[in-house]
Amino acid sequence: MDAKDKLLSHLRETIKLTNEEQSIVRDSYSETHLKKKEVLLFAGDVSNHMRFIAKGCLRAYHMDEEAKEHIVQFGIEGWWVNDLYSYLTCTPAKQFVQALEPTTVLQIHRDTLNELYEKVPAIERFYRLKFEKAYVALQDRTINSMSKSAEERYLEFRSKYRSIEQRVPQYMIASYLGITPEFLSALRKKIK
Amino acid sequence: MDAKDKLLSHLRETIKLTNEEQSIVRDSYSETHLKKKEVLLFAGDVSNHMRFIAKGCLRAYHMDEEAKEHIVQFGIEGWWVNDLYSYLTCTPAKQFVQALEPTTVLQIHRDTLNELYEKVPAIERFYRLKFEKAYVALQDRTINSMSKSAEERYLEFRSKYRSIEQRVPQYMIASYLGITPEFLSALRKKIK
DNA sequence: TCTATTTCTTAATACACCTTAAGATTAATG
DNA sequence: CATTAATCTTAAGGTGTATTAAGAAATAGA
Repeated sequence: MDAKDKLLSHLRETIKLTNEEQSIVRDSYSETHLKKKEVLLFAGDVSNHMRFIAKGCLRAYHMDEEAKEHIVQFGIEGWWVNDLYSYLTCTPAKQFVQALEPTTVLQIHRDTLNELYEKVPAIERFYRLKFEKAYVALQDRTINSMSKSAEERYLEFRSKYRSIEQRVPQYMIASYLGITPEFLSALRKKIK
Repeated sequence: MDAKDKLLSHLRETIKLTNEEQSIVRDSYSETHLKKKEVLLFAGDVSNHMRFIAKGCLRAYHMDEEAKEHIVQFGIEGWWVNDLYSYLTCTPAKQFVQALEPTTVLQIHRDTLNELYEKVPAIERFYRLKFEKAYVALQDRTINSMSKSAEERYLEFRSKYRSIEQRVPQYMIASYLGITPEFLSALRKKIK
């Protein structure tokens, strides 16, 4: 199954597409290959594409004034990763998006997507739901990080994203959780 | 200027509306009056309305397992306050929405709004932008709360929301910032 | 205006999490 | 392989923020 097949079967988990629509969709996305550590989106640039991970692993992270990185989101096969803020508002991204493994991404430009909405209305529905879910996930995370201890957040992360925990370095998980790698290491020791 | 005029002039900051459209919009929203402390939305219920504050002040807050309250959002005249999560997905709300002053709210039911989208297309545009902004604000807050100290967050809050700081109790600002009222009090003393 | 309630402050003590520094593992690369 | 680079752990000491308890100040209700 090639990258575009993966995208189509992903879309078809949510919406129905005729054969003709599938081929229009197929032609609307372009495939990009990233090496490990390669950056797909730089903070400061406007994010003009929606991005689907067909294979590999990405992270979105924010860099603060002291040049410290804060991981906002991980993504693996079947996920969408982006600085949605930037994409939706056409303002400079606040986040970087970077490959943590050799990664294959399917991208669609905002203009192409807007045309696609006209040609394949189900796609508009798909993205509306996608944006809603993104909001929900972000809200969960905000509430979570404000009302739970680092230990609770780590245990939740582990049960929710076991597959991610196994393939990204621990210090990045610490960054995602908002703690230092040293403290995560101590937590893990305590939990065992 | 009555509540519905306020709504209309608010909408017209973003979109254009003919006289006929304005009267359709006017008929689609219903006016609710809340006493201080009255709860407009209970966690556990599904939020079925979009809510515009014509006058007064609301807060949206989350209650954790230990019954501690975490304020997610304040709102005053001209703001929209809701548990968007619940509204968008028709799932039980995780947040309460409560009046902090005698408040006038204009509400529109999801079903009515969907009809209104058909009758007045500009309204759909208005809400799409609204949802985008909500996402942006939430993302800013998440990044902020993870990468800044309580003091920095407080100073930012003060410069950004001076009008809100002046009308809500300090312990609620503490809750919004994710700190205890005692610590906020200490911060304020230190800053002066 | 008086009283009750709500809100804010102070201060002592405690804990979660950070910083720094060093060394131990593990993984990547020539 | 050998070497370097990346990642993880340990430990000592420090800081930010919480907790508890009490009282002071402000506000609202009778």
